[in-house]
Amino acid sequence: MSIPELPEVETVRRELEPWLTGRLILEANLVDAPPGPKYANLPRAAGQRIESVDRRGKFLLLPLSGPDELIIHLGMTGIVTPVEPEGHTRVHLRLDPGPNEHLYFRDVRRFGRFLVVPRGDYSSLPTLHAMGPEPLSAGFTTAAFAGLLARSEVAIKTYLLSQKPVAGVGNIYADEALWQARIHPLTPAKRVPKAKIGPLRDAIRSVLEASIEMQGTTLNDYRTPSGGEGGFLAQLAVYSHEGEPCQRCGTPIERIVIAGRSTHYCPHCQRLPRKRRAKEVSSAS
DNA sequence: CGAGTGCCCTGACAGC
DNA sequence: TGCTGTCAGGGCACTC
Repeated sequence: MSIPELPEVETVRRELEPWLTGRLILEANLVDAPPGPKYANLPRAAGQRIESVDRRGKFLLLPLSGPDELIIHLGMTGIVTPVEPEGHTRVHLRLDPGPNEHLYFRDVRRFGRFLVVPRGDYSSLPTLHAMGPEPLSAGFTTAAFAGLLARSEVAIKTYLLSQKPVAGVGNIYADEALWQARIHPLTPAKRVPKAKIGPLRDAIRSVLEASIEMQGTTLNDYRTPSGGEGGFLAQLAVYSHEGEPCQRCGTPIERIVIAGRSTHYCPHCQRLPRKRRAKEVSSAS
């Protein structure tokens, strides 16, 4: 697995839950990384018990028995493992005696985070602080989604990546969902046609559900043990398919860069809406 | 304060 | 062969 998005993080959460729930943290130390905001207050975790393993978007949240909460973000390359890694180990936790009493956080690129905050206080993590509803929760309704999209002029792709209208959508699934709903990624969020907001909401849910079903396998930068590629790769319609024919209409998939992120779409199926005229704007009110 | 830009970091890969 | 340059990207600091 690679490029952890919501499905990957949920897969990790399910693995960590039986391992870590109820465990006492005896030691919490930085290993091969300079101290910094990405590892803020780490030593404070020592002496506290892990009460549960939760998730919000791509963040893993581990409320502790003391006043704090342990927060893990995998970034691009983060993994949590009981087996001591061969390099790039950033964090080591020693747990109470029992199975797998060592926890290592390995993160080659150091985009990940492993920090401690006062429980429920996410003010030091702006994205988590302002995060939209969980896409698979009952709160992610078309009406609520439409209300959030109406708040922004930025490109719908950029807005999805901001985590504000919905939690956990990353670069790959944003492209896939927009293709499914036939929305051009540069459409200003508030200009997404009303009739397409429901389909977009449904597309986000279905692409994330399907990927969770496959344990979050997406693209492989480093191969699986067998050398194969991830199962979900075959289901990607546009991401990494530049130049190949669109599955719906045969038009070659185009790749553009939006907000510094590689973006794939079908120029025939996904059209920018025409600009509204002033007349239409005034008659809408 | 919303929107836009660039940075972090390192391995993989292309090109010479 | 080995070096150099480019790319990838989630979140956030910074700027306007």
